[in-house]
Parts: sequence; C-alpha cells; structure tokens
Amino acid sequence: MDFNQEQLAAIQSDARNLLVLAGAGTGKTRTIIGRAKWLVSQGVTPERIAIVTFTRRAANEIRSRLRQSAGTEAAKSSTGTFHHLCLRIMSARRQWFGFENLTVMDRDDQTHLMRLVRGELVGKNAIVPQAAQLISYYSYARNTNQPAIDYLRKFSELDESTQQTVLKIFAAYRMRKQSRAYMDYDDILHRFAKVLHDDATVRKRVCSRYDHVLVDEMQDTNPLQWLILQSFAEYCHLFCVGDDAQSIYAFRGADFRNVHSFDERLENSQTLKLEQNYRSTQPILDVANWLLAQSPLGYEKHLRAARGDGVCPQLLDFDSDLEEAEWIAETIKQRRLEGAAWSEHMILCRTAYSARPIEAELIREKIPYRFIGGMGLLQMAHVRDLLSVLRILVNYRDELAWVRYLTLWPKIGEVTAARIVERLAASETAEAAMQELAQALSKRPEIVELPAKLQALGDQPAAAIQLARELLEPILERKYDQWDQRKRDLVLLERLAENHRSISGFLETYTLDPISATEVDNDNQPDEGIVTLITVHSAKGTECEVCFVPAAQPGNYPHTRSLSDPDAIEEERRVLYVALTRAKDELYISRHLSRGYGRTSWNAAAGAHYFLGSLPAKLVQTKSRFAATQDWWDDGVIG
DNA sequence: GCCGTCGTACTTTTT
DNA sequence: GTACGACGGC
Repeated sequence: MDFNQEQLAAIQSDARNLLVLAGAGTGKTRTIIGRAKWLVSQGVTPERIAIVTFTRRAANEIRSRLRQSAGTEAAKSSTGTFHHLCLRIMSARRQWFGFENLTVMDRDDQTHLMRLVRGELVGKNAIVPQAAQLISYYSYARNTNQPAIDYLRKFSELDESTQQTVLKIFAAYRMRKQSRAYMDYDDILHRFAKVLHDDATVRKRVCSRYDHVLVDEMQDTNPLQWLILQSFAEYCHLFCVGDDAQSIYAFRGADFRNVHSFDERLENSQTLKLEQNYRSTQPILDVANWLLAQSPLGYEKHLRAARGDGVCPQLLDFDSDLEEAEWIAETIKQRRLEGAAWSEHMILCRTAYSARPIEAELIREKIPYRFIGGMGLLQMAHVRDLLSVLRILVNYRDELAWVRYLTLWPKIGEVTAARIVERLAASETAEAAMQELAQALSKRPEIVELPAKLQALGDQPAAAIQLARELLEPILERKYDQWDQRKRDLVLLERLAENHRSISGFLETYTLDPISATEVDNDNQPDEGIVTLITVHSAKGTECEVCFVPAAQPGNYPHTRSLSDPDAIEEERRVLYVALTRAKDELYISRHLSRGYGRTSWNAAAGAHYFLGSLPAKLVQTKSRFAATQDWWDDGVIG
C-alpha cells in the first residue's frame, strides 16, 4: 500500500493520542488499516489493538481488508461497533459488570414497551407525548449523559407537571426493562461506561488489555461514547479519525464540536489533517466545496482532487418521483448495456421512504440491487412473529415476545396474553414459567408444545427457524396477504442463521445492527455486481463510480422537519455533503416537483432554506429529462 | 374478551 | 401503501 506524506505521518505517529481530521475521500479507512498494520509490524500484538466503528458494515470492511492485505495475524485485533465491543467484554467478564443474560431490545421493542408503560400510567392522555417521542427523549438524554429532566426543560415544550409525568413514565420503563431482563442500545453503553467510570479496578483490568484503540467516524461519537474512550485513554493510545463536515448523527447525541475539543480533553494529544482527496474528480468536489462554503459554520475545508478533472455533475428536473425513478433505472440499464457493471451504481436517498418508488422501478426493470438502510429484515411483522418463539427460549421473561407469540393463536388476544405473561414473568426459572404456561393453557397444548419442540433442538438457530416456520405456517398464512412473498423472508432468515451457533448470539447480532432482506438475498450471489440503493446516513464511508442523488428538491435538503432549528439545518447540509462526496466519476443530482398523488411536497419556508437554490450554473450541467433521451429524432435502423 | 373492519394520519436519519 | 386506533358484532 502506498501512502502520501500526510497519511504516513498519521500512521507512524508516536503521539499518545492522535486525532486525524480526514476530509471525504482522503483515505480514512486506508489510514486506519495502515495504522493497524504498522503497529503490528512494530511488534504490537494484534489482540492488544481494538478498532471501533459505528456500523457492522464498516467493521466487516476493515476486518476483511486487514485479512486481505496483512494476513490473519493483523485481523486478530478486536474490530467491532461500540455496542458490540462493550457487549462482548461485558459478557466475557460478567462478574465485573453485574451482567446476566439479557435480551437486547431494538427500536420497535423499546417503543412497544414504552407504549405499554405509558398506557398503564396515563392512559390516553393526549398531552403526554407518544411512546416513540418519549423513547427519543429518553435515549437522547442518556446518550448525552444528562439527567432526563434537564433535557426536557431545555428542549421540550412540555409544562412542568407533564415533565414530571414523563419522568415517572421513564422510571416505570426502566423498572420494566429490569424485571423483564431487557437492555436497550443505550443500556449497553451506559452500563459499560458507568462501571468503567466508577470502578478503578475494573477500569484497569478492562482497559489495560489493550495498548491501542483506533476509532473510526470520531465526529459521530456522543458524550456516552466519549466517556468510554476517556477510560481507555488512561491505559491506551487513542487513534481517532473523523471529519467534522460529515457529522450527521446529532439526533443520536453526537456533537461534531467534540473533535474540536479533542486536545483540550485529552492530554498529550495531537491533531493531523488529511486533505488530498483520492476518490472523486474535481468537478464533483467543486459542488461539494461550494455547498460547504455556503455554511455559516466555516469548516475551513476545500477538497482537492488528486485525480484532477473529470465529467461535470448533472442537475436534472422531473415532473414526478415516478419519472425520476424511471429515468434512473433507464440510465443504469443503458450504462450496463455499454459495459458498466451493475455495482458501479449507487442511489443515495435522503429517507428510506423516498427510496420506494425507485426500488419499485428497479424491480420492474429487473435490475439486481440491494437496499441498505431501509426496513430491516428483523423489523418485518411476519419475521418478528416467528422470532418471538426464539426469543422466548432465550429469555422466558421476554414479555413482548410472549405477547406476540400468544396472540398469534386464535382466541388469544392482548388481554388474555397479558394475563398469562404476568404469571410467566413472575416465575423464578424458565422451567417454572413453562409449567405455568402449560397450566394456563391446558386446553391448548399446541401452544405449549411448539416452544418445547424448539427447545429440544438446542442452540441451532437455523434448525429452530425451519421448524418454527413449518409449525407456524398455517397461522401466518391466514394472517398475511401475499404469503408467498413473505415466506421468502423467513427462508432468508434461515439462511442468515446458518452462520450462527447460538440462538441468542444470532438474535443479538442482528438486533444490534439490522440487515435488510435484499442484503441477505444477495449475500451468496457471485459478485458480478448489483446496484446499491442506500440512505445517505448508511452510505457514509462508502463510495461508488456513478452516484445518483434523487429527490434533491426543497423540503428534502434541508428536510422540512429540521427547518425550525439552525443547527439541524446545518446538519442537513452535511447530509447532502456526504451524499455528493460518495461519487468517484459521475454525479447525477435530480429533483422532482410532485410525488404520489400530485401533491407538492414543499412550502415557502423549505424553499427559503433550500441548499441548491443558489447553485452556480457553471458547477453543473443542467438537463431537461428530454435532453437525456434525444433519440426521438433517431433515424437509424431499428432492431 | 376476541376479532374483523373501517377511517385516519403519517412517514428523517440509526446503534 | 401501512399501521394504529376506534367501533361494534359475536
């Protein structure tokens, strides 16, 4: 691997703590991998290096690139997301963390449990925010490590007494999690951070197992994650890579200003910059640079393309989202005919929702694709139905799974299920719970037998899924329309499970970082290539030859929901910046006027803040959709 | 209490 | 297009 001087300086730095401010496409991942390899070459044991990323995809990428270029030795480092690493360490050292077998809750579980608790406490009180909103308050407060009340006072518009009610709901939610052996995403980080912070002995035992901690996407760390890093900093060298202009996770508590205070917070630290962009051609970077230069925040960023000049980005307008989708699919197909691989195309959507017409078009045109960032496989109703049985086996106190499983059966509704679950959850052991169940449902043996049969399979997730699918099929078939389609998802699920040796491990992995159905579907296919349809948030860290940024009209950049908050608007600018800087060779920005049933999708306020409203004409080539298909006047031979 | 049906509103981003 | 709440029949 060749590195430029800036990269080499970072890789070989002997600073105790190093922050590398690396602009888009400047070789962030390369530098992290280079650092790991260099450390190993200097005699550091791979096991004493931890590499922390934000997504499983990034972790996988680093792991496989390490294996490819440095052999299995360097790949022995612990690579994973914050959540994975914390969980792995906590379950390996249970006694230090007071850790028992807990079920990880995903977003849906959290919302359901919160809805339950909220209902019990305040009924249909319309003044108290809905469960989803409550979860987002609760989670944000914890990720920013501040008391919930402080956050509510500062950022919610709730009156004092409602705030107190909300606090009571939070307390009840916490108790409920505890009694049902649940942990949510934040519990993982919080528990880990707290023990490390409070207990110097454990801190030493845990952190001194590593010499080097390498952190990717540093700009997206939130205060809770910072706390964890500070504990490690006592015993390890930190090597953090990030870009303040690509911080797009403020809603999760990240504050990109964190990277600016890096050297104030950590002694013996140094900051380096990577500014040479190797990914894109200059015309693409010109648009991105222009966008950032319009920001009042002053990023002091000006990406320079090592590759030099290239094709000018195009800006296209369409009447509707459907026409836009058609054009994208057509263009990709055309390029494919001209010899391009499917995999050279990426479509970057602001929202998973807005990707749907495009997905429909890709399906219609039979273009192979994967969709990253949309509805995960494990979030689909029928998949959750099936998984509820597996969850029961892992944690007999899993209230949400029990209710889900029991209400699948005829004549058992929410009320009956809740009554049964109350008895089960009070049991001391799983065996006692199963006996309770048998007693409560003595007239419905089939309901009790199903989990027992699965239990007999032991820790074989794939076999368990297969059996559960067979046994539940009559019920599910009746419950859902288009069962044949949905059934495919369960087959995919089974395939996904084949790589896992324990049910709990399988559930944990994909709860922590969900995977979409199309990703699994394409997993085993030969890599002749597929098109990537992806949300911008999921696309950070990736790149592609030809990128489409559809729906780039007012109301989406910035998104209408963020117009009231100047900070949020600037975050939206960074989202668009991330989207634009994914492109290596060609960039197609497109907009549409109406969607769905002819509604106009933005208002005057959205127009006033619109980022591309003042885009200089010389930066892009503007084309009408007809110009792109000018062969209307084609007079060549047909066929 | 269960369950089917109808109306409504809502769709940012994710570990 | 879907997900949830309200309603009423059984």
